[in-house]
Amino acid sequence: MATTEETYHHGDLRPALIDAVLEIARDGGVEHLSLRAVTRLVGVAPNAAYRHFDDFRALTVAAALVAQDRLAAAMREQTSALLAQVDSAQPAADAAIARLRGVGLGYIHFAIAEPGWFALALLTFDPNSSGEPSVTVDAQVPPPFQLLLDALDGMVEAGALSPTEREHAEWPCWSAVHGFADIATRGPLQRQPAEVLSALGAHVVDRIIAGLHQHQHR
Amino acid sequence: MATTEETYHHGDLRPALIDAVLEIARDGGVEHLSLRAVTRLVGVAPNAAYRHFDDFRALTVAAALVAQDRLAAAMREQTSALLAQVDSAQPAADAAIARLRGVGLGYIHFAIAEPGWFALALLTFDPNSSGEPSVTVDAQVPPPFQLLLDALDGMVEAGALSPTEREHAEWPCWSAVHGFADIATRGPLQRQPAEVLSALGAHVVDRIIAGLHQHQHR
DNA sequence: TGTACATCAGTGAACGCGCGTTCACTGATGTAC
DNA sequence: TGTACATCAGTGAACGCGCGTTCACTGATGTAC
Repeated sequence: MATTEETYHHGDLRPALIDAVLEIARDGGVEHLSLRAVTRLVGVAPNAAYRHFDDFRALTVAAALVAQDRLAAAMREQTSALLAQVDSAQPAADAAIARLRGVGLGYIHFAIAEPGWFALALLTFDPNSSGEPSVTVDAQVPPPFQLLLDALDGMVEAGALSPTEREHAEWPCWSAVHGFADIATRGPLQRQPAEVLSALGAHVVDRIIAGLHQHQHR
Repeated sequence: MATTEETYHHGDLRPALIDAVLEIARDGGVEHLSLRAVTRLVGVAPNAAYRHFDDFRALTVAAALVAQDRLAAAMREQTSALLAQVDSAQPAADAAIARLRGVGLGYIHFAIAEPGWFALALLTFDPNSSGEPSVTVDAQVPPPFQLLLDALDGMVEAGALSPTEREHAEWPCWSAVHGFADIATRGPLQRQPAEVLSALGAHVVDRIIAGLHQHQHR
């Protein structure tokens, strides 16, 4: 594809390797990922990857961050789409709710549409899975989660949620949406058609948003 | 441990293998499971397992079903404990809610207390992960999920939930609880102390139960 | 503008590993007479 | 009660596999003069 085919030097190997990880994860799932499968796909010797990454894990993490960004992008798009349907004459709370719904539905739809990428993005889920102290400040919040936090803050600003209700609200929200994505992706719903999953996902999102308000019982 | 040590025949190998799977999953996580690790732990040749199981997957599934039963048992215990705190003079709805909370909290607490077993139980999550048609009628609902369905039906009987609200209610419930368990177990909350997880988990359960009621907004 | 040479980005072969599974076997068990 | 023998439940060695990583290498690139 590049200008000079068949050169000894690949020329653009680093991004090509990341692309290959994404392609394999997309088609076959994360469990098919391996250094050798990735380099094989690119058409390069296995050890060539070591010019660009410390080890296979580092390559995998680089690709996972790309997948995570795509997830965040999907969430932003969904949010925009829902916000566009809100009339500016409507109360601010309506827009805030649309935004929060967009965050949740975007997450779920991405998982359904791209289960392989979704699973890949989750590899960065565990802050330091190799058990190392992780003194490194990757402490920054992952973009998808930040979108949720912002949407919840927006709910408070719009008066759709009280400051008390806002406290820890990210966990019920993320739990519900993430749990549904997991169930739809790896679990018992995985063979259901996309429309069914989409409808159930919307139901999950609506129920958890409704539940953020503390009312009567108890 | 058995009466005759050092015999050529183990004598009770099948359950011993299942126990070994449970022990490895408990201590090291599902990712440390292998036929060889399991037989090594029992002190038997790797191929000895083939006397009792078709292949490694079958052994793994047998152990996963045990883990699933233990999860269900934990859920039942938690439910009983919460129900015991409900005065019989209180309205039926209170008991129904306590029962539903018990189901959710039991799931979450089991995941926190025994993450390895929880992960093992999830291996039966996917109805037929090897891609086979699975004509076999393992169609019966897994015990933990059945407990949720029953608790939700109990909510309707007690008048704590309308039949309309009951529809598909299992998905928001399971999504929230399962998602939290995943986040607490494999995700960003995994290094948090048990008390924090327990408190957040309770919050998640309460929010999703509250959300089952369809009210005002929209 | 042309050449020398350091640097860079790949190759090729090999390593040691643990895996699931197979094969032909052998020792122990328990039943029939 | 004692022996013959089929059955059962293990052993031991080997298989082929794909893996991540290492080593010494070589061809291509680009800079200095």
